Amino acid sequence: MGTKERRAREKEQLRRQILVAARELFVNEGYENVSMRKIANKIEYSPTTIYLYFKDKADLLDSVCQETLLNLLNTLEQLKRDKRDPLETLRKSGRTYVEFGLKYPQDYKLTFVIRPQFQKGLGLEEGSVGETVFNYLREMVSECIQQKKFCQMDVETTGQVLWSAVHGVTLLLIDFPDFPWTEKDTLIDTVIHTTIEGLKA
Amino acid sequence: MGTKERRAREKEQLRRQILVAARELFVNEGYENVSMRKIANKIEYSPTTIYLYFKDKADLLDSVCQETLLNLLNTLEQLKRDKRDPLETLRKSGRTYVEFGLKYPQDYKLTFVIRPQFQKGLGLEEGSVGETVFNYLREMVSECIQQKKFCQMDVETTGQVLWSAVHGVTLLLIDFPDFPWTEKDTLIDTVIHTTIEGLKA
DNA sequence: ATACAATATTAACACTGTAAAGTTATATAA
DNA sequence: TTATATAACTTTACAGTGTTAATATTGTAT
Repeated sequence: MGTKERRAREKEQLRRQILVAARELFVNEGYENVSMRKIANKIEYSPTTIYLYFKDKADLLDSVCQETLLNLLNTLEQLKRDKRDPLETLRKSGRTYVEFGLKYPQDYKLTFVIRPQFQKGLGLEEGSVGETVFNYLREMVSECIQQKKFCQMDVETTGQVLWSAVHGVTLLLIDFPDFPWTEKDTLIDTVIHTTIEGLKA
Repeated sequence: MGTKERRAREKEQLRRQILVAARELFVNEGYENVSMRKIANKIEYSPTTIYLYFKDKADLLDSVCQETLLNLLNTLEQLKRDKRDPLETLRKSGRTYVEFGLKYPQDYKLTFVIRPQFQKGLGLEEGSVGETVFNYLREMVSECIQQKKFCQMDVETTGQVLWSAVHGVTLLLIDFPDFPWTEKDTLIDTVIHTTIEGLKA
């Protein structure tokens, strides 16, 4: 037979095509400036075809963000961790996180700021990619705590503090590019360094 | 004469009426779900009247955000600062900042996340309210540095690190209300405490 | 009362997201 | 080979959007 499989493959292909087009437009023109018709034009299908693959525009955004989270996760996991020096690993992960956000600023905002506005579910549910990303953070943090690098504090709280710091600096740098920031790399390093130092105390 | 003044007053009154209606709608329904027609309905004028008072929807948003910044500034300035203990003052300011964001989450997002997307100018230009708010932070930080509470670091960088931390935790709490956060107040305090401790090192 | 300026409205344009109905192509069964 | 069913896609349509230009209304000054 196999025709069924081919059809399924073709279907998946178009789904991805839509996703790619949507991401590119969202990123370049901003979510609210992208219409279903623009996406449709780009892939040379009629606007309503998209609705056969995605429930609505928010669902499309959702899928794009899922991908972004997956990219982030992959990027983070490519870091080789040094079991002997969990603090250094944490530092590097922090840098990587912020750099990811700055490399794909629109994707980052889409995922962590715009999406929550349209989609109630936080994308951090059990089994989700978002949860996996956060688990990565949890692991690294507990490693540090186990090795007594940090004050004996709750893993959750510690992780959340770190996330706050990197999330904050990432968004500020994205949203206010014209602000007279300290040299960017210095600022990022200082934020991470400061937070880690603070967690030791 | 005096009629001219009255007219000007009336005009200002309507302007404020529009602003109040817009803020209420923006906050309750989200910027992109509010149409000029909705605002017009609320104040019982025709939609296009708004355009006699504001250039466009983004300008309206802009004015709403200006007000928000002013509110934030007032809230911060109401704190009585203890010259003897600038660290404590800084801590309290941090808490106040985050609490302000959580008390008016939509206003906060509007000002610090949505607005930058629509308005190029960052609202932190010289002489702006935004700049005044940041100056408030600068003052407190340099007080701490002068009294050797912090390591001898750049005032700017130090301020930016602090801003990153409070901005980050504020946004995370707003955007992911269902995430299993550590008890909210604990998290906020820990973020602030950690950052300040880190800045001492 | 009349002319003038300020203020508000109506009508219109080119878009938007999306639901419903209609069309076409393909795969299976007779 | 031809009929039928199904999946894929398009057309049409609706109610709503921000915004402009032209028009109407109002209140004030002469």
